[in-house]
Amino acid sequence: MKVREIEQYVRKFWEEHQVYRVQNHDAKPKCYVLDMFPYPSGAGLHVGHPLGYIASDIFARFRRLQGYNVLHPMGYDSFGLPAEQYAIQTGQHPAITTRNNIATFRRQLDQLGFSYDWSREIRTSDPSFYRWTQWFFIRLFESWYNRKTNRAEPISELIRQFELNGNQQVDAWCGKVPLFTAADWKRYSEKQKSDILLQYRLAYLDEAWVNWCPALGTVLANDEVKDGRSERGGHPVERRRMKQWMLRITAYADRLLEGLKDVQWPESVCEAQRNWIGRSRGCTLRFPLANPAAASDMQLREIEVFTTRPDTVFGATFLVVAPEYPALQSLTPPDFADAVQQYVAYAAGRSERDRMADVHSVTGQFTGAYVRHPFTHALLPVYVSEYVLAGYGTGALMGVPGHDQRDHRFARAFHLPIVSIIEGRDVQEAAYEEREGTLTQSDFLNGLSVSEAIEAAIAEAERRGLGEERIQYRLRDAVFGRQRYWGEPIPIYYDGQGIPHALADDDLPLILPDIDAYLPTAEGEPPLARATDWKYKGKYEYEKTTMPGWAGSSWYYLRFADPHNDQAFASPEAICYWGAIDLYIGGDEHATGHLIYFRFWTHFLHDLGLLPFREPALRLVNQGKIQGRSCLIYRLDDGRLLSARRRSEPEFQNLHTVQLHVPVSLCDGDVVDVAGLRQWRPEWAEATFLTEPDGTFRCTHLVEKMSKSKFNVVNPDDIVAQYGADCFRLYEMFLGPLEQDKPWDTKGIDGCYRFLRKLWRLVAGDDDRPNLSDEIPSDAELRIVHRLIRKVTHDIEQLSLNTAVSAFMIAVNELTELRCNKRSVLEPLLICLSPFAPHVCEYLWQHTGHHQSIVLEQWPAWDDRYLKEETFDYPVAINGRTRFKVTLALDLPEERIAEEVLAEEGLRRYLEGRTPKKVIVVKGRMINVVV
RNA sequence: GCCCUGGUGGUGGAACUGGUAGACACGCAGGACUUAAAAUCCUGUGGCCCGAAAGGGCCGUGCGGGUUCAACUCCCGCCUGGGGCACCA
Repeated sequence: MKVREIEQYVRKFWEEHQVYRVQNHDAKPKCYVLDMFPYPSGAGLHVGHPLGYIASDIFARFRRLQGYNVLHPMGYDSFGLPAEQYAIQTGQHPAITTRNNIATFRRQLDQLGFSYDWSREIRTSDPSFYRWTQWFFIRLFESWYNRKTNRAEPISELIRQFELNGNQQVDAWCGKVPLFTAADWKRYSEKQKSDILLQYRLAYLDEAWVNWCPALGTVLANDEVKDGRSERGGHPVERRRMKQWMLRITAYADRLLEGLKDVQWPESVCEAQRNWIGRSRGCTLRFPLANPAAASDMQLREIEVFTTRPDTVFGATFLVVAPEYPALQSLTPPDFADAVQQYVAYAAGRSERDRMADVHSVTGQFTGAYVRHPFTHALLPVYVSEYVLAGYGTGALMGVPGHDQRDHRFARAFHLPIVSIIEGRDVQEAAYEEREGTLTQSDFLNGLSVSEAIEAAIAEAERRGLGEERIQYRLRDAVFGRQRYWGEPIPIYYDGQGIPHALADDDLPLILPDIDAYLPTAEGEPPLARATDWKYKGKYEYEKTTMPGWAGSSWYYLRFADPHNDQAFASPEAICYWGAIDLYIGGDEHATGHLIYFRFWTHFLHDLGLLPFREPALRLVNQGKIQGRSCLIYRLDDGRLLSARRRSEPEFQNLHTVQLHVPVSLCDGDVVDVAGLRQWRPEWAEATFLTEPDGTFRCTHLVEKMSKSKFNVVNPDDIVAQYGADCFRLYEMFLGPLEQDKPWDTKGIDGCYRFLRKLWRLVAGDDDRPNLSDEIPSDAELRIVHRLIRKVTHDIEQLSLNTAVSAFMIAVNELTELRCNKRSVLEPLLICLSPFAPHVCEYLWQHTGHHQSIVLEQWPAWDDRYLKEETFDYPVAINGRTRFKVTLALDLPEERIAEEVLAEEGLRRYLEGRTPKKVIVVKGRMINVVV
């Protein structure tokens, strides 16, 4: 068996016969199997990448054999930060880096034998692709969300309504807009109209809080900020409000929540999305200022808070507003202005992440203002504190220290009163947050349960005009603009008055212009501001920010249906034929990013009538991560290197040592190649290696993330070169359940290699000349192969691929034992195995007299007739402990089984004179005798 | 703090709706073949104990309880690894 020759031969055969080409029209049922496409990083693939790809490939091949027309494509998420960083450092255009990286990925993917239809490959950074990403953005820009019909509708319809009736009849998911009449609308200037419409558009411009780094001239992500400074360079970062393009995803919050019922996704992902959306019901409450005349702005009359626990309103002893609360300055009396100003400045210097991570310290400042409790009219002080988030609710809350732990901590720190409003609950030490108990000290709520009190409080607040019921979401609208170069240009230009306009569809794609350097300008403008002569119709400024990484990935799955279409993102026929993804495989780190955005875009496109379905992926499976298995050795302070097993020897026990990572490639199990180490690190060329008594030098292991710096990255190329792609595929699947994280250890791969050789010998014999017999197989042989077919069919359906592989091993072991060389047994075996080990199976198929590819064969069916057993070895347990076995006919009725067992000679010695009380018989399973 | 996961031999893991715990593989030990090695094949392999052996006993799925004729599986309470979210009012 010459693995490399076989695999090359087979790949050439597939290529010549174009066996993976897929047509968009077929009488067969369709099946769409997709991997989350990769970002083509410079590092290439490591063994973790292919795990999901192999699983989806097995599934796709399985469905193809079952007679489905299968769409199984691959592409690249090729816009992204790393290529841009590299460009900044080297000046090389990201397009070039990206092209090279893709070539590497392609080469690595090719040698693994995937059944992708490469004619459908896509790249999100390709203008022919991002033209449509821009096209979708324009659709978002030209849409608003109608809450009456509960769907997105064209903005032109909205304008017509404004012209007829103003906005009073309109129920939209929108920003803050004053009511206006048709007459008002007609009077408004173009600029005013544009500003109002932006409040309705699903793609809109608005102020958003960002981490601005003046020194770098750019906006940073939360994880690029450490302790208020930029991770790169350590420059100060401040929270600043900036105009940004945003997407109104919040309009879809409820539909995104409900849609989860219609998909077969892991519960953990659904749960993460529910939490991310964070729907909660409560009400707003207005607290009038006690002395408006004292405030800096005497127009200010009240502070509105949002609460999910209106039942606790009588436990409120103070109010807190966010440092970014818009009316903060207005409500602060002049003599507190300085103190408040100082506190706000302090909070602005703390990143969102800092503020959220620091749970222990409690900070805040009294504003000097007081409000009246809406029901009791008691005076409550108003504080400002960073634990209140500006972006959630109204940016102000009522402090109920008795029943909210955060409020409790704050009250303790500022010596504010803590009262209990739940009967029999002492809250001085800790807040009582459970929603159980009976209300007390609460006026009209006394005697009610928490849930009754919530309803009663909302009703009463509404009756008295103090507040309204409100559904609040944690989900925020998505910031869509990036101060980066390597992304899709946003297809917007600004006219002379600064009014944003979308490009006409015919003007797309708006090509990403070349620039001289990939950095922001000196004025802090995004890199695109460097582009010269880049103007709409030669005179209007284009938008300078680009789209985020998730733009292209939000719809790419649709493009695979019709990747070369230049009239539409895909033809309606292609979209209708392929529909939603039947099986989507990828990492669970995308649970609240990609997976929520691509659902959002899909719902939106459904509203436009572009898609016949609402949910993009029917079934989702998260493959686990493959962890690295690092190898560590010890270094003594004098520079000598110590073999791991000797660490605990008395001589070394108390010495200080450092653990050092050494390359996994230099370790065989825990035996380290010392000569290799000397070469790897020149400073160790002459070092002393303290070896074991047997002369070996050993390492210890640690399971951790696979990364270059830990020297534990295993590259699939090396493994494939040694064992072949089939063996690699089998082994990755054999390693354990697909969904589970697991450490990579090359050691076990020999088992899969041996299995393939056994298979080879079984089919091709020792002399490599397949000579299958047409004899009628024995019952035993038939049972083996039919049991295998049943098991594997079930397992692939469940994606339990590790157990499927072991089923193959068992079958091959048993057939080898029987020296079976019968065609009618081995051919179904080859077909079943071909999704796992496509090269070897194809090769053997060709060499056992077939001219057509095994890919085009039919999945075998099992016949229960061959699986019937006449008798069963019943395990007999005495009081639950298995003692011996009895062979009995399977069709024996239960009473007869009990009789047989009681008559059994072997039973007597376990009874020790006792009489059996009861005999439990589970037919075909086991027998339990109770004494 | 909250949510999601996992904890089974030396290792990766298997066990259907509660019904023979440790399938399959790695590793290890012993043996066969060989001048030798590789490759291949065979045997053994959860722990402790009794026995020369055949065979047998006890304990065992993170810990402690419970339900059941029967628990890796179900219930209650803990411990612990991994991941995610996070002052979300």
